[in-house]
Amino acid sequence: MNVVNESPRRKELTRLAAQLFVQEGFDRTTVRMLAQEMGIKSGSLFHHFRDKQEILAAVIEEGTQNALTLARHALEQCGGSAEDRLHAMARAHLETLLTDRNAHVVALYEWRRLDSEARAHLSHLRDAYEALWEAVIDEALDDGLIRGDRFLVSRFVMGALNWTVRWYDPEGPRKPEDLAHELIAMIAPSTQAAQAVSTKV
Amino acid sequence: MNVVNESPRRKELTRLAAQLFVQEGFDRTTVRMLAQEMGIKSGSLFHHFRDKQEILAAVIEEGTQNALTLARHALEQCGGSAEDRLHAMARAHLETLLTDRNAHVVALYEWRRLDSEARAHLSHLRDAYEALWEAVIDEALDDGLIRGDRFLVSRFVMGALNWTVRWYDPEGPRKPEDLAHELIAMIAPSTQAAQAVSTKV
DNA sequence: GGTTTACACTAGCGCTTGCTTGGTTGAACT
DNA sequence: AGTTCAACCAAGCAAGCGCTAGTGTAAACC
Repeated sequence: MNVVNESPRRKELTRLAAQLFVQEGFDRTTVRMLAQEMGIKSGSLFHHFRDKQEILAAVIEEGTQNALTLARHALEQCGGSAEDRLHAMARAHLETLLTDRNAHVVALYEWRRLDSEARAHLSHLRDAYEALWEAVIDEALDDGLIRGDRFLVSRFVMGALNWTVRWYDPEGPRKPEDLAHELIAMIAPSTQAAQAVSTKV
Repeated sequence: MNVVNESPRRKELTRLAAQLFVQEGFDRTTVRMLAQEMGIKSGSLFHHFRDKQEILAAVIEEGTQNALTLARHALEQCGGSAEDRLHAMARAHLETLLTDRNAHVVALYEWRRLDSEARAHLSHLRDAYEALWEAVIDEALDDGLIRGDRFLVSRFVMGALNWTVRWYDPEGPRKPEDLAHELIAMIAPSTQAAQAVSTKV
């Protein structure tokens, strides 16, 4: 087995695996299918990954790690107002959902297939990401930008955003930027975003 | 095979199957596990269902059918204002998500495991349900209750609601009624619901 | 020049899978 | 009393599953 977790070959294989997992689902994707997609025989696969589970974990880790990095970066770059920060988070979320789409779909649909060990490790990553969201939502609440229960609002917003993987078409006219704008206009009535929307109608 | 689709025995078996599908996922649930849960042998299962796929279709159909019926009933019962109707839909949605939780979780997670035939049939049911939502959202837009793009708003709302199956705890203090209220307060600023929330804070 | 290392191969083991076959049972109906 | 029929069972087939063992090879390193 490959001891270096971050070999470039392994990264490429992880990317291909993500694609197959989305197409077929984790359970229906056989190691033989994975190997064929990678251009090797099924036995060779276990040189790179200890077992099939580890491939799943690698896919999800990759996606979550990227989301976390992107969100942190977006928060550093954006302005300091609550609206700016909320918008930056929504936009970053949608962008990672788009660029790492396969990995995130796998994370959303196949999370329960992880063994307890991998799940514990990845839960920490996910919690770190959600903590960013809750902090930004807290700011927006303190600022009076939005109203309601902290817990409920953050979950409603995450739900609305994550659901986009089911219907969003990257080829369509709407950009992630636009979606972020519309979402915030929907929940924060007295913003510039909302004014823009209401005058458009 | 059982020709009568609606035999009570079959309904009971469908209910049990839904539970197992949620616990294990469709692919990992074997016909032997299903049979054991039902108290019969695996061979006997195929007296009631043509194949494993048909069990999945039965589970999803049951849940979607109930959701549609409940939503229609809720719309008939409620008042005529846009806010009332929006609230009735949200509440009905959350209630069916709670009472038929297993079936809906299966519908959300295992939809892609349906063969094309079953998918076509069930898509119609689902479209009928979503049409109800879009009509109610149209009314709310016309009424000025909410703002934004019809398509986006309905998808954001459905996302927020469906995401609840991931975190909602029926044993907790929050009732479906409360969630519906909070959601509408979040997206429709000038309602009674929103006033209640803002004075509470 | 010899050893190590990364990556791939072939062959197949042991097990589980969805589903079929042929037959039994007991209650309901004629 | 005879017939029908839904419901169940025991046994097992053919295919596919994840994974292992043992080997080959070309490049990299000492």
